[in-house]
Amino acid sequence: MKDQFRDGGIVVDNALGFWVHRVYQASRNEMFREFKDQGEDVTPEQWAVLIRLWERDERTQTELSEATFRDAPTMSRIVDGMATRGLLERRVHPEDARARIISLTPRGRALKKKLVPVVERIVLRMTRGIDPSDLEALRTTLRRMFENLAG
Amino acid sequence: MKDQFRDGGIVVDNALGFWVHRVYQASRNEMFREFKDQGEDVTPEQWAVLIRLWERDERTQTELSEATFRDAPTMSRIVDGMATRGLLERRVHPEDARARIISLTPRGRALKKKLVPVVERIVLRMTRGIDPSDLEALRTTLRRMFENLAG
DNA sequence: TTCTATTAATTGCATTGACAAGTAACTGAC
DNA sequence: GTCAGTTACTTGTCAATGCAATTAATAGAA
Repeated sequence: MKDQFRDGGIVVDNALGFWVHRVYQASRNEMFREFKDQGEDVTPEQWAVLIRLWERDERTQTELSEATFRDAPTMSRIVDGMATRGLLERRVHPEDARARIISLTPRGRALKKKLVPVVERIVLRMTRGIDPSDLEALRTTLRRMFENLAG
Repeated sequence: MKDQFRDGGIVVDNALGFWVHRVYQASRNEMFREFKDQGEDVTPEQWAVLIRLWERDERTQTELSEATFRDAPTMSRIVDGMATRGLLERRVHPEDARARIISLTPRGRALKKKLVPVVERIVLRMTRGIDPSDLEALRTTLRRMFENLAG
């Protein structure tokens, strides 16, 4: 009951939101620090973009925005930072001068081999001792909560 | 499988992290917008501080940092914003001139009646149709993940 | 008592993120 | 073909956050 806050009988700050936030922050910080320990100044948000580009290169910023659930201005600035760090390149779309095609540089591609094991370790550590069925249930419940809000 | 990304057989970007992030973002945005609709420019982070002060007033910033899992600089600036908005006041601790005691203003206290029902509605909407035991399981699993990372 | 180490808070720098507004380019109706 | 409306991206503003560094004040050891 320590983490709850009641008012008139209804759980208000249902610890749920706090736990979601805490896990999000802790895992983000963990990723950031481990990347840095590897000598790579890659943020978790940039990692999310890298994943999409490793799956399929040559996507527009709009595609990346949608795939990573970020809005256009945020994606514009994340891509900016990644271009500055030499992870990707922007070029004008040949058939639509408004759009930019994002493509990985060799350096951006090479990060996959280096960073994937890092994240694997974090995931393993984070889920240690937790039953796989509980993880699946977690995913399912989170998705329902998301759909309840977004729908 | 759409949300997963495999490499050598291990789930790397286990959709887990993405769902946690999505729910966090969606619920945060929902809160922010609803507060704004109520004419109150209170951020979800400020709400987290308000909750602690409603529980017990007159706490130092360090106490608030620990209670809300934010670092000292972040708390300093959140408190700044809340002071500017007239939600709380800062005064020097009578027994430790380094510390500041934070106390709610009448306006900060009054927000409880107004904002608590707003958050109640969001929580109800977000958890609609989800079995209470699943919510409890969610909390438990999230806590374990957090402890795995923090411990 | 004095000097060192610790602690509370603040400020600086950089990134993410929401929202609003603006620019340039494309599309569709006429 | 022209013009209005839409779309892709960028820029500005403000807030949250992590880390490093700084300031002021307290605590502890010699």
